[in-house]
Amino acid sequence: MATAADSELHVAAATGLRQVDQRYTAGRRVLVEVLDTASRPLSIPEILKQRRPRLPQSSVYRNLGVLEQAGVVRRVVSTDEFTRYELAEDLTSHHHHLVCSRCGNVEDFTPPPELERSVERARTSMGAGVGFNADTHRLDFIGTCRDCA
Amino acid sequence: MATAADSELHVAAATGLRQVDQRYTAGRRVLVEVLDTASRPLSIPEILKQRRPRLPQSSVYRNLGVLEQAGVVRRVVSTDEFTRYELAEDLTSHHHHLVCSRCGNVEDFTPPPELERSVERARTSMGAGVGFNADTHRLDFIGTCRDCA
DNA sequence: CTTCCTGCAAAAGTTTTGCATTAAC
DNA sequence: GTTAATGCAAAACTTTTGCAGGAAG
Repeated sequence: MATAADSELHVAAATGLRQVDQRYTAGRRVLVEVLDTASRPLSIPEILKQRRPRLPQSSVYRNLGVLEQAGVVRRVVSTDEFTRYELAEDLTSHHHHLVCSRCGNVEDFTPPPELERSVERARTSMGAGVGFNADTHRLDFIGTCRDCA
Repeated sequence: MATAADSELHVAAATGLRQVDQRYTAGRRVLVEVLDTASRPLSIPEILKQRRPRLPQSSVYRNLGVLEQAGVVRRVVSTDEFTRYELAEDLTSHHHHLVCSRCGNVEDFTPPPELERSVERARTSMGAGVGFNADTHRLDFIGTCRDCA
C-alpha cells in the first residue's frame, strides 16, 4: 500500500502488457488497483460494484482477459458460477485458497513451506509418461467459511 | 466393467438418493453409467452428446444437482466456463486432476500417498483461528495436455 | 392413487461481440 | 495522425424454472 510498492506494481503490470503489445490504459490500471486492494479473488459482479459510477461491464470482461494474457492477473475458479480474478503471483506472492462450498467465497491462505515442498516434489517428479506437462499446482481447502458456519 | 461392480455402484447410488428422499429413476441411472464409463470428469455438453437421442438438457441439469445433493456425484471446476461432474469418491476412489490451461480438459490423477499425508496433515492442523472449517482438499496440477502440446 | 420426476419451451443470468467514438502512443 | 481501447447495446451461451403429462412407489 506504500507509494513505492504501488509504483512497482504498476511498472510490473505495464511491462507485462507491453510484452503482449498492449497498452496500460486507465481502465486497466483501475482493475489492477481494485485487485491489489482486495485480500481475496474478486468475482466480476464484485468488481463492477466496487466503483461508482460502475465500471463498464464489457471493458471489465475484455480487460481482465487481456490482463490474464499478459500474466498480470489470474483466473480463479470456485464452487459457484462466477469467475474470479486476483493479481498474478509474480506481482504478489505464492498462496492458496480457502473455498467455501456453500457461498463460493474465496479467501487467500498461505500453507506451511513443508507442504509446498511436498507438492512441488510431486509435480516435478511426475514423468512425461502421463502425457501431461504440469506447470504449476492448485491446492485449495474446501469447507465452510465464517459467514456460512 | 464387471457386472458385480456395476451392481455395487447402483446400490450405492440408490442408497445415497434414498437418504435425501429421492428416487433412483432411469434418467439418473443413465447419468451414473455415463460418468462411470468416463475416466475423467465430463462437462454437461459432453454428457448431452453422449447418447442418441440426446438426453434432455433440463433433466440432466436437474438430476446432476440431485445426485450432487445425494453425494453420488461431485462437481469439478476447471479453467473454462463449463461445469464438470464425476462420480463421488465414496463410489470410486480418492484422486486428483490434471487440468489443461488451454482447453480446460480434465484427466484423473492419483498422486503418491506421501503427498496425500502431507496435505491432510496441513488440513487437520489448520486451526479454527483462521475462521474456516476445512472439510477436504482440492489438489490439481495445471499445465498442457497431450492434445494441446 | 398420490407424489415426484420428466421434458419441452421459455426465462434468467453470465459472458461475448459489433460498432461508432475516444484515448493512447 | 494512426492505431488500438472504450462503452453502449444487443447477441450468444450456459444454466434455471414453469408447467402439463407420465412414471415410481
